[in-house]
Amino acid sequence: MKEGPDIALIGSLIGDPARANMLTALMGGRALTATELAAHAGITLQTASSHLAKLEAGGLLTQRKQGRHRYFALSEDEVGLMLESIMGFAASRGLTRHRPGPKDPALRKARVCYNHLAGDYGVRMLDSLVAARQIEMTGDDLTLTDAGQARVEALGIDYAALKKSRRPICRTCLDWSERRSHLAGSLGEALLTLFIDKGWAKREQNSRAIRFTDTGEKAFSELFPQY
Amino acid sequence: MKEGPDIALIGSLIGDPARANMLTALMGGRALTATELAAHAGITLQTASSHLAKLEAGGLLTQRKQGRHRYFALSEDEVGLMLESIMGFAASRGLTRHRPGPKDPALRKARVCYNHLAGDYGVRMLDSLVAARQIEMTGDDLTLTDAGQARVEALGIDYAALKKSRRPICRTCLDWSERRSHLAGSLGEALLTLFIDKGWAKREQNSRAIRFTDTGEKAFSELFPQY
DNA sequence: CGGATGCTTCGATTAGGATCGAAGTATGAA
DNA sequence: TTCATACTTCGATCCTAATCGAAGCATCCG
Repeated sequence: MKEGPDIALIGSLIGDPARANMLTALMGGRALTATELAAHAGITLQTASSHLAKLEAGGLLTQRKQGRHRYFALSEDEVGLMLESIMGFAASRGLTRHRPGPKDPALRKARVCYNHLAGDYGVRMLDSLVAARQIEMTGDDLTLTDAGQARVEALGIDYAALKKSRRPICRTCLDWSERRSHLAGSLGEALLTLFIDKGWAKREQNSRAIRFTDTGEKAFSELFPQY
Repeated sequence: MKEGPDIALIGSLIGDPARANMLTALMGGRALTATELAAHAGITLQTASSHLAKLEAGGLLTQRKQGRHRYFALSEDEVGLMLESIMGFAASRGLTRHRPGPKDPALRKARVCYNHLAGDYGVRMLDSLVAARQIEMTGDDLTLTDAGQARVEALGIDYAALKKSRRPICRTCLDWSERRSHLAGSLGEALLTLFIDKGWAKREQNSRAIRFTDTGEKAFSELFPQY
């Protein structure tokens, strides 16, 4: 009688406030240590450790040992996409955990969505790429056109490396603030990395917000014009 | 410090097995009574009533009184989309609640996703519409082209009525079995209704599976050819 | 008006799990 | 080796929330 996947397990993992805080922190894209995550969730290290074990068992997280630190991160793009979709619904219901403060506009303008750019800027970037026929949409699969490939390589992104991986190069991710799609996948990640490497944008400490420098703003507008 | 929407509340609502079973049952698209939902979840009526109140308070469900019955249904398309995205992740992790049985292939072939067609057939339908340039994708917004509008009206769907409503006519919904998008929105709903009204397809009892008749198979293949 | 059905509210019980103190393991530094 | 840091495991406590019996409303039917 029961059919379909088991959503209760996933839901219960996300449903605990401490774990939800950890996951939200990890949506910032940085891998974090158990101690940092415990601080984010406002709990002791012991409790955090037990939560992290559960999240890992559920497939939401992976850990990487590095010296005596253990870095935790979301296990795959899918997890970020799923969380973003839940955030979208929660936001539409007005379920925010903070009184809308000064940080809120910054988040809506540009923020990290796990490993790629989201918010107004993220949406504008994908729109621009599609309008310029550098990315094509069929079904729901985004595909980089030849023009797009050339463009990406001109920006200094190693397209061959992207192609080698089994990860999708382009995929859509629903933006909770804009209610539209932005670009995820390995190309989305590479582009954000590029912006940061070039000094056009900076991640804010302890926040998902991304701050563009003046040069960055200008470069972004030139690269991704709005038609 | 805490920023972004509160996903814990939504997660905890979905995280209870009884509630998850109810939500899954409602993904079948039919509005169900409290008694029916209690049976689906395997709990008493009292318990079900308390769960339903919580789901309604959380904005996931709406109820409609009809005589002495109360019919519950998912409150909006967004809820279905979110649940489908969680199912997608759960399925990719192999978290299914049943041993893959004879029903499984039927579900993958064609099923109801809240109010529209999903599974292989759902994906094929959207692909075909896009290939025939009757639906266009920009950003993530699907838009019905003039050709598409004519086509829809030729099928006997009241396009004007769709347009009047504030609901999006076309939107994408990620398919958990196919990992691709299919057509949701009011047009997606109208098309599924059409198939059923014409006798081309039937909803199975107590299942999300949709069974196409022989005539239906033929008509579907003609209407939505694969290029 | 009964009497039946569908559902909600109340109250008491119970179980699961979140929490943290304390102790244990692993890695690095001095 | 010794100490410190980073984290896990164990054990006990405590609290929330799921559960159901019983009683209370609401609606329909005859």
